[in-house]
Amino acid sequence: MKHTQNRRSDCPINFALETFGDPWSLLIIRDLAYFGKNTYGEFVASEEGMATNVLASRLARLEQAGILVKQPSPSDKRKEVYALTEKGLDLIPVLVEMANWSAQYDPHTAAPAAWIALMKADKEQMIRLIRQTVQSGGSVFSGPDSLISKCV
Amino acid sequence: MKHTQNRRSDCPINFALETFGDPWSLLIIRDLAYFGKNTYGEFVASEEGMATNVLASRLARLEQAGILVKQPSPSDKRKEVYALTEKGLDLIPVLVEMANWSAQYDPHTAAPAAWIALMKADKEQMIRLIRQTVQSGGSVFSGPDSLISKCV
DNA sequence: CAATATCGCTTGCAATTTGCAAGTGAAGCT
DNA sequence: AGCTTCACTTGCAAATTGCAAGCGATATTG
Repeated sequence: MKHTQNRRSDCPINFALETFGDPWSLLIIRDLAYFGKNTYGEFVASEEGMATNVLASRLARLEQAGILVKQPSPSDKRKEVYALTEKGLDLIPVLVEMANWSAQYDPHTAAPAAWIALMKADKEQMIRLIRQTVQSGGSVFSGPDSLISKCV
Repeated sequence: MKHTQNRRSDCPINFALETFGDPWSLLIIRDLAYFGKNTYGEFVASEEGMATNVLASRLARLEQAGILVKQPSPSDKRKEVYALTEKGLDLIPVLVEMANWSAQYDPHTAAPAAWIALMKADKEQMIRLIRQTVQSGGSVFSGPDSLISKCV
C-alpha cells in the first residue's frame, strides 16, 4: 500500500481502514495493549503466527502512521521496544468494540466472562482504565500490574 | 479465506478480524448503514471503487457470516437488496469508533463537523439512534429519513 | 414486440501481496 | 572464542487482488 496521497476517499471509515484495516495491524496493537508484548520476537510468537516479513512491514507502517514508536531497549541493545503513542492508545475503543461484538457472537470466544461483565457494567470507565494502564507500561491481561488482576 | 474451522485463534479481536477485518467488508457495512446503499450496483459505484469480483466475494462471505441478508427486490427482479441483520447492526459501534478516531486524526476527513459534535455530545444515545434508523430502513446521511437531517 | 440497456454477477489474466524457509549482521551469553 | 538470540531481510511459490470483458436474466424503449 502506498497511502501517501493515493487515498481511496476521505471518508473516515475508509481512512481508518487504509491506516490499520488489514488483517494484522490490529493484532499488533492488541498484543501491545492487552498482552503487554512489545518486541518483534514477542509479536512473532503470538498465537496467530504472522509471517515475519509481514510483521516487519506492518510495524514500519504503523510507526510511520504515528500509531507506535520504537526505541532501542536500554537493557539489551539487540532489542527494539515498541510502544503505543497517544494516537495508538486512541484505538483502544475500536479494539474494545470489536472484542465485545466477538464475545457476543463467537461461541468459542476466549474472552474471559469476568472481563466481558466488567465491560458491560461500565464501558466508558473501563476504556479509561485500559488507556491509563497501557500508557503507564502495563497491559490488560499480562504482567504483575495487569488491569484484570486489579479489577477482581 | 476458509474460516470454517481454520481459525488462527479464539481471541475475540482475531475473530472480528477474520470475520470482517479485510480492507473492504466494513466499507460495505458503512454503505448500508451510513449511505443507505443496498444493491450490488450501488456498492460498486462507491467512491472507493472496489473490484466487482472482490465485492461479490465479500457479500457472499458477510452473508454466510450472518451479518447481512439478501432478498430479491420486489420492484425489480434483476436486483438483489442487501440488509444488515441484528449481528450486522451490532457492528455500528465499531464503525462509530473508527470514524471518531479518523475524524480526530485525519486533517482531510470528510466527516461533517456537526456529526462529530453530536457524537461527542452523547455517543451512546447516537449509536442507539443510528441502529434504530438503519433497522427501520433509513440511513445516517442519505435519503429523506436520514438521521442527520433529523438531528439538526 | 424486437432491439437495447441494466442488473448482478462470473471469468481470465496480469500484478500485487502473502506465507514460508532460510539467511544475515549485530549484540549477548558462557 | 564460540554459540545463541535478536530484529529483521531475501527469495520464491501460492494466494489474493485489480482490471476488463462477458453472460444470462430482466427491464425499458421505439
